[in-house]
Amino acid sequence: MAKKLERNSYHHGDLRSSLVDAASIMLKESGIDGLSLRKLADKVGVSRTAPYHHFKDKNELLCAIAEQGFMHWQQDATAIFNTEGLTAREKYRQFIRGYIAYAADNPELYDLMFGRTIWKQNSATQSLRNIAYPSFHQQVEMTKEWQNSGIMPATEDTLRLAQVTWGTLHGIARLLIDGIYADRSHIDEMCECAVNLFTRSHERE
Amino acid sequence: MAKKLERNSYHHGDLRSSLVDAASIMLKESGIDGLSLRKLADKVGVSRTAPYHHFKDKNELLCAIAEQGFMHWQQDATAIFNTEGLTAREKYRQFIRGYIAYAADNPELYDLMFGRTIWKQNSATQSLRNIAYPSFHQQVEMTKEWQNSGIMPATEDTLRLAQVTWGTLHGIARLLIDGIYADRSHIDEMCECAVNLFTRSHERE
DNA sequence: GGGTTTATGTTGACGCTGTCAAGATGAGCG
DNA sequence: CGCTCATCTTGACAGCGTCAACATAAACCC
Repeated sequence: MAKKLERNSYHHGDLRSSLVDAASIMLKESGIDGLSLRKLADKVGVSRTAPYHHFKDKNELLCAIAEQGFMHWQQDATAIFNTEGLTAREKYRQFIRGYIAYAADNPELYDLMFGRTIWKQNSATQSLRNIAYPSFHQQVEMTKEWQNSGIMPATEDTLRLAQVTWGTLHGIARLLIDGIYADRSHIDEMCECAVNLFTRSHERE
Repeated sequence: MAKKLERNSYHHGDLRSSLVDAASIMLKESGIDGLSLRKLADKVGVSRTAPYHHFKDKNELLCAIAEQGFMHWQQDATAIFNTEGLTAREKYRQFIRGYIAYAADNPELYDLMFGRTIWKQNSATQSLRNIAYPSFHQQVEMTKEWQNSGIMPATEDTLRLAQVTWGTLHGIARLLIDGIYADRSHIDEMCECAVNLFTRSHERE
């Protein structure tokens, strides 16, 4: 019988990362529910249960995909945050737009990273926690800096402020990717409105 | 053969509403994925496929449950909005707290009403749309009134403002019910922070 | 190098799911 | 009374995640 082109030996060689890569594509195309371990194994060219030697169950595979998503997003976020030659307010605007754009460009991945599938049942692997928690914390740190630079009210508790402002981004992102506001043409104006609400135009010099 | 206690005739009598009621309980306990048509039929005391004579598929049943949720929420919302003897700002505070409380008290129902299961695939029934769309629109109307009463910036476009403020509520609700902020003890402070950010303290007299 | 351990891949099976097809029941109506 | 049709039933199918038992070969130790 004709073997899969990708295989010429009994052992695959690097099945784990092949699975994560193929699963990421499948996630993007079909979402969390549409991502089936059996189809995945078939696409990679191994038998149904081969993935179980690399991931305890579907949840662990999902966590591995989410990990990659966090790494990617953290790169984007720090890039924006470290851009030089921008006012603090302009930087915040870019951050917001970057956040929404990331969600809009990777809706299923965003749903996985910040959705209930992983977090509701406390099923995140330690490895995922190790990158996700700092990413959450980074949000608070940035909020603190924005307070220090005078564009966000210093009177508010930093943690609460970070929760509410991040909540806003998260809410807008979800409304978009969940199809409640299908119209993506409003993104720019919504971001602008959010910036106006959260920031004072006068910065500390 | 021992028949189910609830049944003494071949026909059930009022299976449709029995199904919706039992399904609502099952949803609350097990979530959308945990809600199984087979278990549901078993609990109500009919055969597996009996529900299919009242709902085309699982999606239609979910829409029927969501409908009830919207009716309930719309009652709560208008009750708050029509409370007398409150300043506009205080009314807004109550509205926010009511919104978050509804989500926190009915997490799975909220996930169904405002989640991707129904809206992402455009699978909402006409009946659900007929109550959900006005409910969405109501949010805009209320925002307009808050702008008129002077507690929200009149300079912002009403629709954008409504999208962002509702997005904030939605985002906070989701962070809570999806277990990303498991700590419900912060709800009050988060609501307060949101009120501070969105409203100006001086009202038009 | 030869033999054993261990990592990795395979096939078979189980119970669960949503859903379709075909037949049984009985309520409502002419 | 008898027909129609809504309703409920059993049977069946494909797809899912996952466990158990077995096959293969790479890796390691004496």
